[in-house]
Amino acid sequence: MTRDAPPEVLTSRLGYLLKHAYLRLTEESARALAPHGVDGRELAVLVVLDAHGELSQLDAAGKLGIDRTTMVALIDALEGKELVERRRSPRDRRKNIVQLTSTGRDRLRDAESARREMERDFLAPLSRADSEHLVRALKSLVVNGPSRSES
Amino acid sequence: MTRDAPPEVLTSRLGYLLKHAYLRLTEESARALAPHGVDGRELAVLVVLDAHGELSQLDAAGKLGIDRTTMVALIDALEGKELVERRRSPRDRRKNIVQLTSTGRDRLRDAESARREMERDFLAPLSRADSEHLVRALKSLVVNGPSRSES
DNA sequence: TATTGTTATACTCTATAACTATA
DNA sequence: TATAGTTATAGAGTATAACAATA
Repeated sequence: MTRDAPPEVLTSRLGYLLKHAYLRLTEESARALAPHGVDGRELAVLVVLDAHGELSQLDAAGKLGIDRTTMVALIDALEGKELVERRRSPRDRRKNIVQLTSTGRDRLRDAESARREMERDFLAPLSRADSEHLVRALKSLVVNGPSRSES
Repeated sequence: MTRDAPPEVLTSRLGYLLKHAYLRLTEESARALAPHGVDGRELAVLVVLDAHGELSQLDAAGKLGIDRTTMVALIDALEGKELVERRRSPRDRRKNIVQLTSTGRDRLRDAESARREMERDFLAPLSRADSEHLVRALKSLVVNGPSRSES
């Protein structure tokens, strides 16, 4: 792709910076997680399931901020790898209860470890204090940002 | 989409934070730029052309970090709105020289003003110092990050 | 009637491969 | 032979609409 060093007119733009920081992290994440057979989105699903014990597909989608139709294929993939199990809820038979298998728990532990190491490397150009500052700033933008809790 | 508040297990992950900060800024950007008839990528092209006077499509693509095949449609769109002009380079007739029209310069000024205001609003949850800190941190990740100047 | 999961479909963004004209 | 622009195409990732089962 013959990538130049990005010019100052771009690197002073928040949109450019967020996009390219995101793209670069996505690459590193893919590289780090590949040996564990999951991608970043799948790992996020595992994390949410681990935190909540079990969830319906819709509830999991809500936590992750993705559409329920997107969740179907995600769970299909994770179930295919035997990292999660689906079963019909006996209380409300419209719902699928999704939970980690024991293989899923092991995989989660290993993949999370790889992710943490990848994040450390990614943040290596920054001091420890600057890294923490960055994460805190992003968190307040994402959590308290414009127009939360709509639609 | 019935979006819950994101749980702590996600908001402590750099990947989640960068992705959602990026997505949210993209939305705000679209909203802010819509009245000016350009999107964020198109505006970035105008900015790069303004900074360099004129560029070949390939050189512009290099500055922006996008593929030359992607650039074609981008320039098509901008040319259709009469914001840029293409002409064959007399020195190397394989190249298209792309430059801003005077309409393009005016549009650039107005859209940039809207973008700056949007960024201010987006960063409003942060103090002035934290905002500057954030931009500086992102810049060093994007510019000095892992595996620069490859491919 | 409304909700959950599902499927079919479409849209956006992007890249790869192959063509053309030029060098 | 290599490069710049173009076109066709394909692959992610995501969403909307419509349907079946269930409430």
